[in-house]
Amino acid sequence: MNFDKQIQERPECTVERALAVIDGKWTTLILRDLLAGTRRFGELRTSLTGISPKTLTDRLRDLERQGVVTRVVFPEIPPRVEYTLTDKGRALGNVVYALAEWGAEWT
Amino acid sequence: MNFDKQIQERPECTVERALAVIDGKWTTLILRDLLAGTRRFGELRTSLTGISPKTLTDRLRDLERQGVVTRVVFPEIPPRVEYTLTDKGRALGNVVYALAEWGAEWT
DNA sequence: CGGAATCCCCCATGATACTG
DNA sequence: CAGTATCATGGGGGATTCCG
Repeated sequence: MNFDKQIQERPECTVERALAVIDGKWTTLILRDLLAGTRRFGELRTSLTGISPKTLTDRLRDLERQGVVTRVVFPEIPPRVEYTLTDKGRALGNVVYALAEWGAEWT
Repeated sequence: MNFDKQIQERPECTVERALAVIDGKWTTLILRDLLAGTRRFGELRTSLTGISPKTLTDRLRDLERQGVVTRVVFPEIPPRVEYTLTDKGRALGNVVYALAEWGAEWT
C-alpha cells in the first residue's frame, strides 16, 4: 500500500520516474499543445476539449512545480497568463513524438 | 461528458489515440517488462511490485484485446501462461525508451 | 480572463479469499 | 501457477458558482 510507495521515493527505474511526472489523464496532451509554443490558459482550455478549469489548473501547477512549464502572469486587465515549456519540458518532446508516430502507424 | 467522447471514437490526434492504448497506472510498466522478452504471469507479478493479480489480469487482457500482447497457455500442471509483445507492442518500445532516457536525464 | 472554492462521483485499483 | 470472485476505496477528475 502507500507505505511501500513512500519508502521508495525514488524508484530505480527511469521509466517509472518519468511516468510519475507525466501522470494524469490530460498531462501529455498539455505537453503536446505547449510543444507547439507558448499558450494562454484559455487557449489550452479550448484545445483540450472537455477539460475542466480545475483540472487544467491542477495539472499546470503540477507541471510547474516539477519544472516542466513556466507560468508568466502579465499584470493587465483583463489578466493574461502564459505557459511555456522549460528545457526539461521540451525534452519530453521525444516522448510525445514517439507516441504520435506509434499512434499514426498502429491505430 | 461521455457523450462528447463517444461521438469522436477516433480522435484525429495520434497522440490521443496512442494514449488511449497505454492508459492505466501499470500499463507502461508492463510494456517495459515485456520489451525485455516473454514473461509469465508470476514473473510480471513479481517485477511489478505492488500490483494486485486482478489489476495485472485486467491490464493484460486490455493489451491483448488491442493486439499489443499475445497470451499463450501451456496445458500443463501446474499451468503456465506466457505473455509476449506483438509487432504492434514492440513498436511501443520507442515510447518506453524515450521515457527512460528522459527519466535518466531529468529526474 | 484566469482562475479559486465547493461539492460530488465514478471507476481504476486494491485487498482478500478461493479454485482448477 | 494463474488466475477468478467479491467487495471496498480513494482520489483524480467533473460540474458549478463566484471573484479580482
